[in-house]
Amino acid sequence: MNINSLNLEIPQELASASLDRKERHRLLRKADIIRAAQHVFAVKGFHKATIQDIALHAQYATGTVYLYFEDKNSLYFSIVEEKINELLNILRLKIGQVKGARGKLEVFIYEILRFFEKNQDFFRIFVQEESPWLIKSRLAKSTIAQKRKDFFIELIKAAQSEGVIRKDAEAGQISDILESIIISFIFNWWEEKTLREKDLKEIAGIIMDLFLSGVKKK
Amino acid sequence: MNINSLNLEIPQELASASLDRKERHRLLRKADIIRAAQHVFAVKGFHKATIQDIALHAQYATGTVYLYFEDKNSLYFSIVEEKINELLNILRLKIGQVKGARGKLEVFIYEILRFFEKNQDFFRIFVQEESPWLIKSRLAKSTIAQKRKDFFIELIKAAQSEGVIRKDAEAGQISDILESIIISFIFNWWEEKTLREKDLKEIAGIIMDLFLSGVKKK
DNA sequence: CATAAATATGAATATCAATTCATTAAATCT
DNA sequence: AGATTTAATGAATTGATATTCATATTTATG
Repeated sequence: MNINSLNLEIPQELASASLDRKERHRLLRKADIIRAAQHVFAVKGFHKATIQDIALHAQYATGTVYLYFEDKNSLYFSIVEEKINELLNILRLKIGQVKGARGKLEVFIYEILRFFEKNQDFFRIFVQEESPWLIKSRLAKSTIAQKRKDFFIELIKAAQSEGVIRKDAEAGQISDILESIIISFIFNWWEEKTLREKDLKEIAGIIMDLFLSGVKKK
Repeated sequence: MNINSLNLEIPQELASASLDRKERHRLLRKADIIRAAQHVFAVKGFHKATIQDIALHAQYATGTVYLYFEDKNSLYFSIVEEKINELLNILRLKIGQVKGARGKLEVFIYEILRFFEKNQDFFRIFVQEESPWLIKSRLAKSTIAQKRKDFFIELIKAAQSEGVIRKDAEAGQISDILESIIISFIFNWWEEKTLREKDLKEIAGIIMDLFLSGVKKK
């Protein structure tokens, strides 16, 4: 081994310039692939999306994807992580500019709506992973899911026409809200001791109250 | 072929009795397999549950499952369909015994809680497929999901201590509720024209109002 | 009890798609 | 320009598991 092989005198600017060029190239490729993956995951869901699919959309060969991402999973996570961070940064910024909890809440809601309007592919990925309302889920396509929804909606509509529930929101949405409140309670009730000890009637009462009267302090 | 092979004179009762016996046997096996499948799907989720797993749990051989169910998918759907129908029947019955929308709503909530308390395996299957709060989802395990949740909870807690939001419910639950209201609105906003035309600020206002004041008619 | 019919078995097969890697092409350097 | 390094390709490999089916076992029948 001679002294040159230790590379003691590589000019700093050149080395970093070439590093930058390489890095820039990497980032461009990654961005291409992420863009394609976002679309394919949004349309097909994680399991039915194939790497070939994604590569084709990005106009690369299958193997190329693996030059930029560890595997399918980490590609998926890159998307989610990047997008959620983006959202959190926006929220932090905008909420920071407002005083008072009420105003912060307003901004919070508004900015989330804005974000998902601009990131519709990501919204689909997000709800596929995270939400009960997905149209394309295994279940949602089935008759039984529709039957359930119809039943719930009918109940809400009856309550609306009896004047118990406000009419300025869709019955379908209201039933989604009720369902999600119930599910969130069942979860907590299993996770935490405090709720596990209360009895069903009491929990049902709390849910009813939250649902009808909201979370505002009285 | 002789005339006997046409089976023209099989006594009716015997034939139907043997059919019944066979049918009873089928139903018992199906029930065994469904019970096992319910458990395995609940613990591992649809994709990671294998037929072998399920067969083993039911104490049958792999192939036996296919004598009673078309394939993995239809086994899965049998469970969901059976259980949702069971729930709907209970709800129909109980709601039918009560007059008035408010009372019906109370019964509705209570019976769903009761049902899921008795069917915890099914609850897991249901939320794996359908809900945002699943602990074991691909996403929930990740740091970014936790980061998001922490951020949301902090906001709610601040609002609670400022007296804007009631303190008698967990901040985590309240943030789940808010999130689900927002997502349900985005969904409808894409599905239907009516909402698509309204602007973001207006939708944000409706969400805020629903969230704070609930669905009760004023 | 012997024979036939119905059930169950689980190893072998089929399928599907993630991942690898030998080869080719492009970019960079001397 | 030729040599060398870096990047891209996509067919072949691997792995995982759903599904089948020839064989064995159990149950019913005469």
